[in-house]
Amino acid sequence: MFQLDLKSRKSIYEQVVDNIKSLVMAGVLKPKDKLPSVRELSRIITVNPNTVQKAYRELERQGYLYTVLGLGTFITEQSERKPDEDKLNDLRKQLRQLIQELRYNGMETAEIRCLILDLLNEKGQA
Amino acid sequence: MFQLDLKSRKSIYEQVVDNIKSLVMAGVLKPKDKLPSVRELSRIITVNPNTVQKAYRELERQGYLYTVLGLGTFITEQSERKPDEDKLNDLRKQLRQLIQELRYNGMETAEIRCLILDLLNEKGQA
DNA sequence: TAAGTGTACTATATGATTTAGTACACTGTC
DNA sequence: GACAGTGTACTAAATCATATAGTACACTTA
Repeated sequence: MFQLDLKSRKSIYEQVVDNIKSLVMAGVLKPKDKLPSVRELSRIITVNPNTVQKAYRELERQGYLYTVLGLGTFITEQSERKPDEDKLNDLRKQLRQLIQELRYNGMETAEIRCLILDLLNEKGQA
Repeated sequence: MFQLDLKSRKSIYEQVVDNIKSLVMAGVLKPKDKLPSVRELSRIITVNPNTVQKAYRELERQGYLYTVLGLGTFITEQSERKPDEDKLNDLRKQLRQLIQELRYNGMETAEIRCLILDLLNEKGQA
């Protein structure tokens, strides 16, 4: 399903969260899709079930998943998701910080603009 | 000098690193400026000297500072900094991820473009 | 010499992370 | 009802990162 980096400074459950988020946002996992059960995914990536459960709980808190007791966990439908203003504000701050850092590392405004417009087009056609 | 959030999930030394990076990138701290000594900053923000030292060490590793034994730690001059390709690649990845996440949280391509162009102008004039 | 630097080291306490194991309530199917 | 498969909630233990406390040393400047 995805790869873990045990040497990473990121904790395992965070890596699981990020990986699943990426799969959702890339459209690989679609709304109403059923995720592997906690125990199954834990076997697949050879991690403790508690760790997977922690990741799923976090993903549910962020609105990416919902769970039906006794059935499993599923990808949230877009219409069901509430626009998270706090999350958006946080993302804006991160973006500001990121641009600042690109600048500090020697990238010119024009370069940054090109890079971003490329990224926007690339994803806009997916 | 700056504020710490002890309730944050970010560790203290990481907050110190981020704060100083921001001050440098915003131009508040300029090249050759002398930073507070490890012991002094530790008194100012009421944190253990070891914690400040850890932050300084990390900032030096990232190229923001340099230290002169017996004298203190100083802000690196731009001409002295080597363009860090690994760092830039990492920043590009982060940017891609960030845009993806903005999209997923309901922001349209046009909105994102506006937001980013605003940010680019804002910083470009500073 | 003295005070102020960075640096290194040990020791300790705390918290997050991860694993292990058990248990319970729910849903579906046989 | 029985059963297997779900999510969920615990306790317990091991490990690691973080943070504090304290000491010590080499260097620079005055």
